[in-house]
Amino acid sequence: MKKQITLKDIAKELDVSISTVSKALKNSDEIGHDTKEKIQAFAKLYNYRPNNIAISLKNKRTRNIGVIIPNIVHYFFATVVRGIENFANAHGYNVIVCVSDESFDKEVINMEMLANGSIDGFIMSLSSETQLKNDYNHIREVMDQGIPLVFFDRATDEIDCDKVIINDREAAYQAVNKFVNSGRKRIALITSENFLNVSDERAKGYFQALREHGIEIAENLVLKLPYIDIDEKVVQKFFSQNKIDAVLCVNEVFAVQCMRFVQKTGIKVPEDISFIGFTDGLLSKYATPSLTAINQHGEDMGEMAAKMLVEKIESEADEDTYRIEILKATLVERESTVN
Amino acid sequence: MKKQITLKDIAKELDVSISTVSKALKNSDEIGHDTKEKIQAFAKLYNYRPNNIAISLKNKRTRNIGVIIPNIVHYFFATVVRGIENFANAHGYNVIVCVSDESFDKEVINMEMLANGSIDGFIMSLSSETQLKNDYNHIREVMDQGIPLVFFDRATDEIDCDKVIINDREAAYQAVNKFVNSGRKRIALITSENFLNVSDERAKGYFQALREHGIEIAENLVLKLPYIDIDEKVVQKFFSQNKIDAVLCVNEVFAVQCMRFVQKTGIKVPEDISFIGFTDGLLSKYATPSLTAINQHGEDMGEMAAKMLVEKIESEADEDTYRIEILKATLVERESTVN
DNA sequence: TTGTAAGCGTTATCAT
DNA sequence: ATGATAACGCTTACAA
Repeated sequence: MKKQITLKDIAKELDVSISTVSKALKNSDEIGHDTKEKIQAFAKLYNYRPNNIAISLKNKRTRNIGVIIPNIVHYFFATVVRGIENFANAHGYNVIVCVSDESFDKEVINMEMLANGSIDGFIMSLSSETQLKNDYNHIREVMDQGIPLVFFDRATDEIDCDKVIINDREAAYQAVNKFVNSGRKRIALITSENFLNVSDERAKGYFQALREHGIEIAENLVLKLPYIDIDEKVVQKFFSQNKIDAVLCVNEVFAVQCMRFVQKTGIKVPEDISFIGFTDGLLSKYATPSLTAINQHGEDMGEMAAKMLVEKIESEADEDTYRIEILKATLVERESTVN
Repeated sequence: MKKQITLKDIAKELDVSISTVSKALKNSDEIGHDTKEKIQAFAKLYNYRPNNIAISLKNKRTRNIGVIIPNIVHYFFATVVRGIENFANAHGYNVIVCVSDESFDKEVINMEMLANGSIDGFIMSLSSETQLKNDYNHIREVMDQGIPLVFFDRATDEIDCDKVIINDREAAYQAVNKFVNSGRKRIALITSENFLNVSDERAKGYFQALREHGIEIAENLVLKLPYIDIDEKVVQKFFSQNKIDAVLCVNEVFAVQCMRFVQKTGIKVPEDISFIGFTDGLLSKYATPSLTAINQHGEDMGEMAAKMLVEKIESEADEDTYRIEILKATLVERESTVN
């Protein structure tokens, strides 16, 4: 248990003052050549490393970015974190990832934990529970403390701050267009039970496309599913009770599972029913048939968010202007659709 | 930009000393009832929060755990992180996740970054490049500094420290047994190109099972694949040139992709060829046919690792005894195998 | 060229 | 019951 060597230790050992050591290690030209050499050699020999915590306290800057994601097993969030890491590490920042697990309480606790000096700014996507409660006081508190915050994906209009999102509505709209253009008319939407703004946007795009094509909107063609433990029977009943020839799903887990369930009943994908799902992840790629998917460009989104945050952190002026960046989702065509 | 309020601010405002404020907020009974009330009320009103950084500096403890994982998109690592978070947050620790991206350099940089005071201990799984280079000096340095470290999954015998792993060899052995018991004899192994200890262990189990069943070991029944960009042709050639009736894959991505490739050539799974893959993730569950998989219990592993680390951190004595916990993998039977 | 001292926000020890 | 002071490790005016 060799304890970390400090400036003080070096100073004592070499019989100089602490500030001399500090300056020498910074290669300040206030310090004489010989002393500098001596000190640097000694520091290297004993493997001196400045203590981040002390520097943070002094500078009031940690070079840490706090990231709060709703869950970690979804491919999309994983790629966003990777994008954040890319940018952050390249710019000398650490990333502290916390997972809210779709829980309001965990989101609040994590944010409070991090806000007390551990980080210079937040990048986050709201938990479903938070969106359901529509309670954003913890966010406001953090912002009132002057901590910069960037939302990605699941943002809220209630809070004025930097955001980076994709054109969810437009992407859903295009997906439905694709269905219509290939001759499909009985188009279903499978979405999440809980109240996510992104799901809402996607639903809007879905309805808009139907409307513009003069296709009647039928409430019974919209199915809401829970995040976990999807009931096979419910899905199969949905498909047997309604004549459906195309389905838009708000995430790939829904899409891939539903494809499996309907195929079991003898339905052919894409001949009888076409599928398109949001999130172009591993599941989409390896499903049978492979899934035509909407790529949300998570890595780009993460890099963008990190860039926006770092700019805010490093800009001296605390202007009250906020940016909203909208990335374009792209459709990746695979086997689950026809042309 | 309302700056965080400090003890000093409260002291000045209430015209008492800083130490009085500190004690009052800790409910020390050194402080008179009235002053205490007054201070606590004021602190609450102005939403006082102790500064973590200052406390860390004072206590030489950060209550942060550094986690280094090789990548974040693999389901297994995601579940381990979740397990670590579970335990850590429940015990008042933050989790700082860094991703080495299977790169030695990134692993080293991340560890150095975190080791300089940001964290109280490490939980990590080695990058493939590190295992290939077989260079563990960065790990030794960290341990020499007295920072506790726990390996999970991809560990190395070169370093003496706490570890939590699964019985990879045994699990592979059992999987092959299952194949043999269902009448399969031409059993292939699909493993990773790079030199991962876990892959090696799994290969050992594979060979051991074959040997014990008196099945000839054929080098050409072992296929090594790169992590990304698997060449469909290579896989199909492998299956066409060798009569194969069962395959053990060291991860689910390999398994699911290979299943797709062979099915395209008209081969039936599991009738013609059975498949078993390591990692019981979403891919295994939603593949067609669904994949019989070896569950590595990532969440348990993460919790276990966090528990071991926190115990080390909080134990005063720095004994030099290390624990190796071996979790039991379990086989989850699905449609890609027969009985 | 080198050193002194204050300060970042907290806690703990030792006065008063 | 309250306060002064030192300390954690570092940076940086300001002296010398």
